[in-house]
Amino acid sequence: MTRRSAPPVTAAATRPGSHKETRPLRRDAEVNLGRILVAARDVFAEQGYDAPMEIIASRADVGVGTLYRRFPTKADLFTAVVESARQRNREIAEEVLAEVAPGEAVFEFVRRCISVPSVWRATTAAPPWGSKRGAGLKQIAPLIATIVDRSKAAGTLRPDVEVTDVVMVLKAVRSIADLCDTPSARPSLRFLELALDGLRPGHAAPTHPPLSIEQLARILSQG
Amino acid sequence: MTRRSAPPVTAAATRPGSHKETRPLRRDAEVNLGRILVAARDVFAEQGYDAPMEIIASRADVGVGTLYRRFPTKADLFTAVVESARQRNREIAEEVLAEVAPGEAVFEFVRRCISVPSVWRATTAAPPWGSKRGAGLKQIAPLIATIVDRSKAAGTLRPDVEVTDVVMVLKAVRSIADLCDTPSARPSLRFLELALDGLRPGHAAPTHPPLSIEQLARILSQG
DNA sequence: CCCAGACGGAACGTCTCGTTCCGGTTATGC
DNA sequence: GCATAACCGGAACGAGACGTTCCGTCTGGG
Repeated sequence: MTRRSAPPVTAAATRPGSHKETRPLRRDAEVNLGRILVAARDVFAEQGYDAPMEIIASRADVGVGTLYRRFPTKADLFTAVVESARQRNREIAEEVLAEVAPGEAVFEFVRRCISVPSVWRATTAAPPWGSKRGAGLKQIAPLIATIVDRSKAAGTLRPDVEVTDVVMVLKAVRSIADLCDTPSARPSLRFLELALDGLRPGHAAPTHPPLSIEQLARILSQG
Repeated sequence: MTRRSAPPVTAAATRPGSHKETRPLRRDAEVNLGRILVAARDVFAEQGYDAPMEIIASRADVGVGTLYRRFPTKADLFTAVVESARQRNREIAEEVLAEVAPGEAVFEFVRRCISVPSVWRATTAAPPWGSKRGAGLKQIAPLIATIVDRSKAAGTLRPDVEVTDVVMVLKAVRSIADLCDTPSARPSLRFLELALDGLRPGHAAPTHPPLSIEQLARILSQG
């Protein structure tokens, strides 16, 4: 613990003139920043917060020194990655809402969340220093709720499943995918089908009550 | 790396006269051995092979020295724990076969595997030094296959699910349970119900092929 | 009462990892 | 072209985590 509280160097890579005339990055530096973000996203998704900085650096074809020039601390890098993943996740929900037929909405939402490993992983990811509890989930929950409602109305989703159930399915499929999938084969797709079938109508109501959003948020933000 | 290859001190705790007149343990020592095994089972189940020996020791109310007097190496302790968990798992399968109606067999098997956290976890556990590939799974697979066949015959299980699908469900539910459950509440039971519903008849056949036992064994024994 | 055998837990050596530092390199404005 | 501010890579440092060892003390059971 030496520095802390240094400017997070937020990914101002969103093109020039971001806020206060911070001289734009040199071109090569900007390219590297992009690579770092991608590498960090993937590595954190694969190994969690414990992933060594050196792995991220080498994956980005960069020295560790370069990482620390952009992000004063590992925590800062992690935060940046998580925030961008959450945003991407919200976009996915909105796209589904806009593009997909109500009856297929939940199912397609889950499929899309799973198709990019890093997104859903990072969205619910929690760093050791237990940031604000469940911020990630609470931001997306309303969107998922809308998707769920539509599919229920369309009669393709069991009326007795809740948003939190969908999130649990997401977590479960993600864990199977992490376990089995390789770049060349994705056995988890079969499990995904089975799990989604469990959400379809035609089964006795579950005997155990659903988790509330708050409960689930608390769980996700600590474990 | 200094010793290695020392006698594993197999849990000869199976009462006196186990093999070659190894003087029986002093009573207090035997009690401690029991506590060590239980603690190690739980701790390894919770944290994986990376769990510090000191945690196991303190959970067993014992000094680390005592651990090393019984098991020359962390690896030896782990091996002993895993082997006993596998055996318990086989017993569960046999009990289900003997006690449960065919129609409920798979479902009850999954429920029982999940009800004791350490068992299924350890059964598919893999130490870093990648022991014999998938030995654990291959031992139980035939038993699960019998259970699956019975339930299919009874018409309560989709004819298109395979043994490997059941194992994946087991893994998935386990991961959710690890995430959510506490001594006082088990939200994963609801997810378990949903997941099992996905295995019931009345759905279109999955479009992706099942994993073979060999493939799954390979996956489990490395990740 | 004695002591082989058991016990606890401090100490040791190793290894991992976050972070720092600095000599060399390169984009960019003049 | 040139000067130079920004960059870059990656060795090195220090802290901490862990497996394992060691040794002084305690105790079950003959």
